[in-house]
Amino acid sequence: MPAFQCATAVNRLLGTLPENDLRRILAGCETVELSFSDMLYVPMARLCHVYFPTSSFISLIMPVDGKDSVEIGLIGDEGMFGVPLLLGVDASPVGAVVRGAGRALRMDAARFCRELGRSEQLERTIDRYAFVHLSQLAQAAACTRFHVVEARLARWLLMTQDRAHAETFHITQEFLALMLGVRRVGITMAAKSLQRRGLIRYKRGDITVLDRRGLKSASCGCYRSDRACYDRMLGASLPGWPDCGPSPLLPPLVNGRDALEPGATAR
Amino acid sequence: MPAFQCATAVNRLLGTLPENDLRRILAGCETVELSFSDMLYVPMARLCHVYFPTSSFISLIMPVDGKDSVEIGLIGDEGMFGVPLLLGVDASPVGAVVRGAGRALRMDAARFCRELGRSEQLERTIDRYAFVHLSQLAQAAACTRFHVVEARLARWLLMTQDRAHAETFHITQEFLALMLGVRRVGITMAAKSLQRRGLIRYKRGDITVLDRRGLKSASCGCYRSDRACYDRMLGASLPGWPDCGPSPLLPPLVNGRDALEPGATAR
DNA sequence: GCAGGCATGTGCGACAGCGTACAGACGCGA
DNA sequence: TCGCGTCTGTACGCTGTCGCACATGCCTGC
Repeated sequence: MPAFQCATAVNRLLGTLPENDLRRILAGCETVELSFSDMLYVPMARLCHVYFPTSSFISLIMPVDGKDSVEIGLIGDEGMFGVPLLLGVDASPVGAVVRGAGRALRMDAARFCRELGRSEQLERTIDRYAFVHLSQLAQAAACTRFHVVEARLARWLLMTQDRAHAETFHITQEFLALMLGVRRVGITMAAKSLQRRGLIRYKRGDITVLDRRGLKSASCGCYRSDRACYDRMLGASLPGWPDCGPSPLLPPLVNGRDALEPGATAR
Repeated sequence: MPAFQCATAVNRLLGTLPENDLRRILAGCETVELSFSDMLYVPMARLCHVYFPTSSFISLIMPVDGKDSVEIGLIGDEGMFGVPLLLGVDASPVGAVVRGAGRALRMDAARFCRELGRSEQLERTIDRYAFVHLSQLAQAAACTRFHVVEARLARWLLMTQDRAHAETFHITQEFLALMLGVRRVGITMAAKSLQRRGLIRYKRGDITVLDRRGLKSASCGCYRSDRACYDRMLGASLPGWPDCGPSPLLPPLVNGRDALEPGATAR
């Protein structure tokens, strides 16, 4: 099988590209092996590379006051790290940490910017992904404000499972606490509750999702919102994306109703 | 004074444009009068217009679970509403509400997209603004998670003052509660505390900032972070932007250090 | 000048999450 | 097999916020 076909199967953002573009872009990438908890990017450092995870996945971490932190995004083979480059900025306020060991395609930032100019389809795809990213940030802001730990944990497990492509993955409660920005003990409680309800099983960091459907109803609506947004922007029927089940999908964008603009009078 | 000079003075994003571009863009805008609490945009509706506030300012509201909501952005004459159009998407997950009555320049969405293609400087400016917007979303996610109401209120007052260009503005506690996503009583307490400390004075919705410096130290670091980000991306020395005082400014982007990439081995 | 509405203030019980400390449980290597 | 480090579970008092109910204060229009 030629190289580009492999890659198509493993990063779905690149999988949307026409063969010509894809071949050229893959030629500009190198495959890197990412290990668990590698720090790929330190906030406000220079953004030298973009990453297209294939079997790995990456967590976006927003630091607060130099002590706390929250995860505000998760990037697997459905996405990429390096969105700010699309806006001509080679930095980001959020850090990137490897949360699932595996491979990723890596491209030099400068080259990525050039490729954006050369492939209209690439730019279009990354534009849409950037929009999804934006929406997820807004969702995260609301979610961390209003939802209790247990629901956020359930959401987090679902998001992770989507990107790990397996029912079982490894993550300690300590690490989870860092992600959700809560105490470790808070995770212990929430996880115990989910386990008692038969939704997950875990043992010293090995978490198994037993009941995906149940986990979905235990999670806050943010999981579905995020998924719905992604699917609307980048196609729901991509292979390997676990079903999200029937969700209160909004109508497609083209049918959106007009904004009300009372009192806005032209002059 | 010709029209374009007026506008330059009143929306600073447009003020960065060369005269040619500016003149053409202003020709495509109409001035609209916005009234307090006008709903400019309903989440996920069709995005028909972009707004460049001049004397008005606009709040971005993220709804949650159909009952709660949080403000995740504030747009005055330093910004614009309609960032997603830059990404080719004519919708947004966040709503827009007028929070300060006044004028704004409004442009048809389709025309705005065309103008983006015609003026490199416009695209560059909006790109940078989009990055600021992105950063503010990330900041908001962290802020709503970790900071107490009083500090968030202080931040909010500073942000509002920056955009109202006055020490006094009108806002009820009820409305404030909606913005911060807390109980009205929570605002009562926080506001009382700020007043007792001599930082503000308020009376039935009329809030006066008495001690800007004190308010800054009462607020969470998010205010300074936001300001620093904006200033770095779009120039600190714009006229009419109240001083933010000495802040722990990060080095300019070009001097950012490289990301650490341990364990990332090419193969 | 009085009624009614709106804005603000107070009180109270409940609860999620915090910080901290410590005790088991498990697994791996000496 | 033992020891040690890591991961998980339990406990306790405390704080910030919630939800609700109700009291007060102020402004406006009749």
